[in-house]
Amino acid sequence: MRLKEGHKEKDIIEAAVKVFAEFGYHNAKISTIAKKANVATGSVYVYYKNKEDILFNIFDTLWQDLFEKLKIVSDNNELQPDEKVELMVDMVFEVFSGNPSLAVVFVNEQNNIIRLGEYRFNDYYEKFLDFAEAVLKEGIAKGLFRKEIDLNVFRNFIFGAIRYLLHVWAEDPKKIGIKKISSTVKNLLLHGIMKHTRN
Amino acid sequence: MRLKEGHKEKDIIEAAVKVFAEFGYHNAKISTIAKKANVATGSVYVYYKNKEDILFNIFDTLWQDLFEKLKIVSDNNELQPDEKVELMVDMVFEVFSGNPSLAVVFVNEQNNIIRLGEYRFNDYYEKFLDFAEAVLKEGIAKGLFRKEIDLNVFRNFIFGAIRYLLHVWAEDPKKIGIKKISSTVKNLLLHGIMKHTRN
Amino acid sequence: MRLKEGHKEKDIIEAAVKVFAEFGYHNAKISTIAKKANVATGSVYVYYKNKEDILFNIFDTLWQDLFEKLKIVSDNNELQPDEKVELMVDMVFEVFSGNPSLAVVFVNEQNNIIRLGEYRFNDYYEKFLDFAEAVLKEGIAKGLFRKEIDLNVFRNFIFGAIRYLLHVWAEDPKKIGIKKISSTVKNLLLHGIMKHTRN
Amino acid sequence: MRLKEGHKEKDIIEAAVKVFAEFGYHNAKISTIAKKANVATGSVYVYYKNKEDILFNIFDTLWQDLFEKLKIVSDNNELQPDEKVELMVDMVFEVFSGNPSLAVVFVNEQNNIIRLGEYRFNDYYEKFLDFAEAVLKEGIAKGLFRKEIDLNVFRNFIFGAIRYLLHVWAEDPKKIGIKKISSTVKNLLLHGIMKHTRN
DNA sequence: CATGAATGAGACTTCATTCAT
DNA sequence: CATGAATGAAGTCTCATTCAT
Repeated sequence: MRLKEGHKEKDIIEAAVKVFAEFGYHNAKISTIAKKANVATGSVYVYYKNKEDILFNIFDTLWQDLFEKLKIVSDNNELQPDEKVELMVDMVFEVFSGNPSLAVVFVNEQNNIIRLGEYRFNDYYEKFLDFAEAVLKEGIAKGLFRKEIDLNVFRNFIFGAIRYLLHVWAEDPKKIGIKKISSTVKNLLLHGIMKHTRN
Repeated sequence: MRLKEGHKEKDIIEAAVKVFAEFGYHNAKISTIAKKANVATGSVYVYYKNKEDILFNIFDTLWQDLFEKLKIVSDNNELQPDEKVELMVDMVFEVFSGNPSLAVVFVNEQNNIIRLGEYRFNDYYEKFLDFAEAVLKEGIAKGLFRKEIDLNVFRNFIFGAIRYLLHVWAEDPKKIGIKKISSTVKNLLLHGIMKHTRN
Repeated sequence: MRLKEGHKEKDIIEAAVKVFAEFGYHNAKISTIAKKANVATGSVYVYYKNKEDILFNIFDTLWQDLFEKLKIVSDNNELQPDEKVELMVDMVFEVFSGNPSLAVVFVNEQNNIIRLGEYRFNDYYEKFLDFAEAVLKEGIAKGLFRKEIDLNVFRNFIFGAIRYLLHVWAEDPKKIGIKKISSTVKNLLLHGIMKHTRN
Repeated sequence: MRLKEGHKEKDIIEAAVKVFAEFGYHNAKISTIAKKANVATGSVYVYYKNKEDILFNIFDTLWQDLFEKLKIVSDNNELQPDEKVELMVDMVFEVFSGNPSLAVVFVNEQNNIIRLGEYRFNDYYEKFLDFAEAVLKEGIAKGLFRKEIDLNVFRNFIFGAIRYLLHVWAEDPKKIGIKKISSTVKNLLLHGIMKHTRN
């Protein structure tokens, strides 16, 4: 029977996301992933070079997806900077909304990714930060955003905030709705918490 | 009688912070920690029950330190909510400012902490979130902060943002000054990025 | 697919019996067992959960073997009690006769078995004692055996005597023949050492 | 204060007997013994060379005690062989009757004793067996005991039976009274289980 | 003598990866 | 390609023993 053929590669990745999310990268066993993917342990190595290769694949897909979505918003000249910020936040949450496990892996395993010495992900990450920076710059140029904001701090600030909220949400998706989270993030980001600007 | 030399316990913790920061909890070897602490491997077990006990100790000290500092600010009735926010942000960065490795461990190993099943740290974390919530509530009550902000999202938003910036800073403390970071955070938090409130 | 070669499980047990007999359970190293079984250390754990699981397996097989053999004798209604006693003694020695190492392990490691907290072996042991008790009872009922004998003491008496002789024999099988041992045991058991009963 | 001085050596041995009995030689920690003896860990090494030296000391005392008692009986020319057998059995049980833990250690750790390569205990053991053999021989010579009995098997038979009953008793001294045990042993030994000799 | 902190060798066990079928 | 048995390197932890005070 060759019906299921061709699904294995995807099955393995999907199983890996779940297993990494549940146990963490280091405590996840290849044999567990294989079992969850309905595949023999050895088969995992037919499709992936080794354990970290699986993790890299997950992140590759993820970042590419993210990158594409953000690029569309960033390149859209008909949008104002503040609208872009809002849309970008939406995009990020959209990527993960259907797959909480993916969010958990994304948030928890970033360190390992870096520690494993795969620098290509730095590029992705930099690109992501660049989007944030570009929007902020544009907003400042257009006199819409406050120019006191340090670009570098800002982009990491927003990355960290969103990343962590994603985690909080993913750990218990029913606890806080993803809509509520993203709208509050957008709100906080644009206006901060002060009712009136101080001076 | 051979007296405890008195510094070994501290030496081990300090070595552990560095080793955990460099390799991550899972890739950190007890023997490496011992070597860095100028102590025999077995001596580690004189002071700590096992590997995770070392991690727990680090977090215990850290959270207690954090908690005390934040409580002082939180309890000070002479401060306005926005001043409290600023001070609290300062406090957090202060805790880590002398010890970047500690910041790295704090940010990277929280997952492990939870996965290792030590729920006492959830309490610490909750307390931290409560401080953030309390300040926001107070600000709203006094008509100083905008009431549209969801308290729960806010507190995790700020926790995530700061946590991540701490990480960015700790990875390369010379790249961005901690002062610049904390002032930008305070700024963003209070006023967001918009120059004028929309209406 | 790489099929189980089929003999490793047995090889490991047999090696373990020899190694346990030579060094004792506590001083027996898994690596030594593996080497003697011509198997990699890790392979031991493919077949057995851990070190004590190997010991349990040895005892399981042993007791089952013993139990079956004794049951046949015990259930045979055509035999007189004294004939049963003789046959049962023969059976016990038969179980070990081809494998002195097994006898050594059986005798020496019973304490560990109990201390390791596997209570299923108590059941086996109890069953064994019950056989002894049943035969004695039957003999008393038929007026063949002396009724002054305490059943409980008797069964442990005979168990201890045989167990120890097994040990003596196993330590140096050429020193005393197993035939001589079992015939003397049967003799002593039935008639004691006195030439004439005292009254 | 020098009141307790001089007790340490004995305290340690007594603690060791209890700890060896409870955990077995290999699982007994020096630190546990020291604690039970109200002595520092290091002090154990003031009185004993090492762990096995403690075990050897226990067995030394034990065997000497046993030897002395049996010698008195053996040398008594006014006793008939059957009376000697009875008295010797009594003697053995007497040695342990006040100290079940000692019996447990004696029974369980004999293997270790031998495995540890201390051959002096073989001598003790041999002497013990010789007593048994001598009595049997004397009985045969006087036409009191049956001459078909193999001397070597006999002496190990009786040693094993008694040793094991000692163990059974020591594990739960209230279950079977030591008096009942020794009288049954003597009875079985002298007359076996048969009511009438077969021919 | 007494102490108990300090040591470090050693063994069990895990699990990513390989490989024979 | 697929399989899962087999491998063996590696790390945590224990504990008898030592030693500085």
